[in-house]
Amino acid sequence: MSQTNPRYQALLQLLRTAETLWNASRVFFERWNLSPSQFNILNLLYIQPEGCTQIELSRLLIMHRSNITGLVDRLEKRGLLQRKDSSTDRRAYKVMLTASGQKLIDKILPVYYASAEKIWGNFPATRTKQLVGDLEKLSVNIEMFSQTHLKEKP
Amino acid sequence: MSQTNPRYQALLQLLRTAETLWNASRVFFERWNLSPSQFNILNLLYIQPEGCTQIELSRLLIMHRSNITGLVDRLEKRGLLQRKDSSTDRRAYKVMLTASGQKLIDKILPVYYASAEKIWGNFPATRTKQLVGDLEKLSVNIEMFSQTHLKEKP
DNA sequence: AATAATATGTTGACATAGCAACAATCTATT
DNA sequence: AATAGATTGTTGCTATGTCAACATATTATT
Repeated sequence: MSQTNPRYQALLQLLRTAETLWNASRVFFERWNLSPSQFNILNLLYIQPEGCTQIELSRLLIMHRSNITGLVDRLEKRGLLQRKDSSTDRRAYKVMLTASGQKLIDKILPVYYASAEKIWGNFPATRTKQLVGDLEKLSVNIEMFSQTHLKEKP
Repeated sequence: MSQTNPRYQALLQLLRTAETLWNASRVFFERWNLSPSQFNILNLLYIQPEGCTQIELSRLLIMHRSNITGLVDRLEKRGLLQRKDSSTDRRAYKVMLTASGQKLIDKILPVYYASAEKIWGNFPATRTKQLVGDLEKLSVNIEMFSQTHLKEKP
């Protein structure tokens, strides 16, 4: 139980690596004038032609709904996506890509995937798979921990 | 080259897991009225009794110096740390914990380490070690990628 | 059908993050 | 020693993120 505790260090390393990746992706998307979060929204809508409500987006992106408002506002102002009234719920919008937004993601994705390949370099595929498995298991553990030790709802 | 590209998926999973962890840590530190970044600053100073300059903090935390100003401001206002003029550089401060700040970290650390243990649960130690190694290697790759493909300074 | 409880999206307040520009200071070069 | 260049910390601007509170609308309960 100290600063050299290996399991604590492992969590720190996870956060550091993710931050490094996030920063790299911030620089990466700059050339299209997008933030990583903006890209994530466009990318989600890309594979969902019928659109998403904002609350769905907030769940997929693990962020508060109020945050989606501003992100969608700015993307809508640039004509990359549009809000359409939901046909089934008059409170909600269906957010969907415009043609311009689709064209942009079409352009970005190949570069994006190629960059992912470059970043992994000569990592063996089995190793990557194992890593993903471990990360998924860890995610589950964290969620469980949060439920048990942090939220403890009545 | 598609949304199911395993190496792209692996990077996404890394970001998702880290975000989950970050969110859990936000809730975790709430009970002491600290943000994760605030805790990180205090925790760094805890093992550096002679103090750090703000630029040092910004490098250790991988964030812009302008961001440190506000974080230190708020922690100083709460009496958890203090700015002292640097004896060697009249531009700089030495930021160091107050007794109150040290006492707070003393109280938090055991809970923090115990939580890290709980989160890993029954993960084999060798697996954790391998994971850390992979994450470190990946970090290096990302940095290299950024240097080669993103920054390309003259 | 009327009421209570929930859910969606917006707003306002705030913390956190980045960057550019600035003053003050330090360092290197000449 | 004088100048030019780099560094430290602050400020102002903006984007991103959280939360609480609100209006509107939906769902569940009675």
